Amino acid sequence: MKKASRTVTKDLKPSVAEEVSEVIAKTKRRREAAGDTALPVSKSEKTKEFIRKQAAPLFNKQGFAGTSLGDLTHATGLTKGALYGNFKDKDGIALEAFAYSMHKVRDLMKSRLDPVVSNKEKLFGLLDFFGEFVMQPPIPGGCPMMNYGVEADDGQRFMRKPVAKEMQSTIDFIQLCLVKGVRSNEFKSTTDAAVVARVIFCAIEGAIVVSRVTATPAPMSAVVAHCKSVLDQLSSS
Amino acid sequence: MKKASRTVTKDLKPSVAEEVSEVIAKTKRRREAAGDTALPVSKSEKTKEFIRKQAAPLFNKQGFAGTSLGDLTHATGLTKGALYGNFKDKDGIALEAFAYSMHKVRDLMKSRLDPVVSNKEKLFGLLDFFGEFVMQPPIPGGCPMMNYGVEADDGQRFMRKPVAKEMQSTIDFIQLCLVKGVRSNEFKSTTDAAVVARVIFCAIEGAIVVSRVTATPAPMSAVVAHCKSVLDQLSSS
DNA sequence: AAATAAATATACCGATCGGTATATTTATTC
DNA sequence: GAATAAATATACCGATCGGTATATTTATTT
Repeated sequence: MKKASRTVTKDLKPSVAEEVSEVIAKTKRRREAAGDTALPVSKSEKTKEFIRKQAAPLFNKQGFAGTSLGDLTHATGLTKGALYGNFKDKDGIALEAFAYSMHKVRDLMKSRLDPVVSNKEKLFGLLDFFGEFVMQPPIPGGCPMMNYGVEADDGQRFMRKPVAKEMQSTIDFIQLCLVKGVRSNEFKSTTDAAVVARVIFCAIEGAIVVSRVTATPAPMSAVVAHCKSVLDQLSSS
Repeated sequence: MKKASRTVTKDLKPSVAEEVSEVIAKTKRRREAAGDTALPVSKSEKTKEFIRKQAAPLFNKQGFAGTSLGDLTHATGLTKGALYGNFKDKDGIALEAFAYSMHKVRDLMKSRLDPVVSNKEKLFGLLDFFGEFVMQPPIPGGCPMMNYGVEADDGQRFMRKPVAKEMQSTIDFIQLCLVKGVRSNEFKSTTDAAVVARVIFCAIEGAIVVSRVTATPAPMSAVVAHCKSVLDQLSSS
C-alpha cells in the first residue's frame, strides 16, 4: 500500500513550547494592562486548543483509524507525553477535534446568517454556505458530520452519539427557520417543516460527499438549486 | 482505545480449503454430467470470490484503514500467504471487495426493478429499495459508495475513481429513467432530468448516513416521501 | 531565589501493522 | 502412480501501532 509520507521529522517544529509560552505571556501582559484579572488562561488549555486545531483536519481527512499518534505528534510538534498529558487517549483527542471542527463550522455559518433578517433568506444563506462548503470547507476534508459519521455508525461507536447530536441540531435549526417562517407568513401554513428540514439536510450532506468524490460541483449545484426551488414553492404567493 | 475483539483464533475455521475444494469438485461433476466443458472454474477464482465475499462487510463496516490483514485472515480462515497469493496487496483486496459489494447491490436492485414496467414505477421502486437499505443493507455497514467514498476523497485516493464511477453510473441510471419517462409522456417535457437525478441520488445517499448515525428511519422516510412527491409533480397531468 | 507544582520529553512496552521468502501441501498432468 | 504446477501455510521481516512510567524541563508560588 502506498502511504502518504509520514516521516516523523522530529526537528520540524522544534520550539512549539516557547511559541505557546510567548502567546500566554503576551496575553497575560495585555490583560494586566487592561486591568483584566479574571480568566487566567491556563497553559494546558492553550495547548489543548492548539492540539485540537492541528488534529481537526487530520481526523477530518484521514478518519480516526487512518490517523496515528505519529501523525498527531508530527502535526503538533509535540511528543506523545504532551498529548497524553492533555488528553486521556486517542479517542479523547478525536472527540475534541470533532467538537472543535463543528464549532468552527457553526461560527462561520453564524457569521453568515446573523446579518440576514428573514427566515427564507437565512435558509438560502445556509444553502449557499454549504454550496461553497464543497470546495472550501472550513476544516479541510469535507463535512465533519459526514466524515466522522460514516466511521461512527459501525466502526468507531464512541463517536456515534456526539455526531448524531450535531446532525439533529442542524436539522432542528433548519426546521426552526421554517416554523418561524410559517408564523411570519413567509411560508405557507401547509409546510411540513419536519420533512423539509430533513430533506434539505440529507440532500446537502449527500451532495458534499458526491461532489467531492466525483470531483465536480454539479451535484451540489443541483441540490442547492432544487432546495431553493422548493422553498420558493413553499413561499406564500 | 477499546477495540472490537480481534483475537486471531487460528482454529476457528480450520477446513476452509477442503470446503472450497468440495464446491469445486461438485461443480465440476455437475458440469461434466451436463456435458459442459467450457469455463474450467479455476480454484483460485473460487477462492478469490470467497475472499471478496468475506472481506466486503469488513471494509464496508470498518473502512479501509480500520480493517487489518488480521481481520481478513480471521474472517476467511486463510493465512496471509493465501491472501497474497490471490491478491497483490491490501489495496487490491479492498478494490475487489468494493466491486463485489456494488455487484451485490446492483443485482438486488435489478431483481426489484426488472419486473416493473413504467419508468415512474422504476424510480419509485428505486426509492423504496434504498428506503429499506438503511436497516437491511445487502452488505452490512451501509452503502458502499458512501463508506468507501468518504475515505476515498482525501485519505485513500486509489479508491476515488472506482467509487466516483459507481456514483455517476447510478445517477445516470436515474437520469435515464427520467428521460425515457419524458419520451413516453410519463413526465412533463420540462423535466430537468440531470438536476432531478442528482438531487434524488444525493438525498438518498445522505439519508442513508443520517438515518444510520441518528439511529432513526425518519430522515430516510422524509427523503423517500419528498422524492416521490417531486416525481408526482413532474408527472404529466 | 528556593521550593513546589505543572507540563512536556525521553525511553520504553508488548502487540500489531502490511508484506514476503520459503517450505509444505494440494491439485493437475502425464 | 509419478512428475509437475498451483495454491496455501509457516515463519519471519522491520516499522509502526497505541499507550505509559519516569525523568526533565518549565511555570508558579512562596
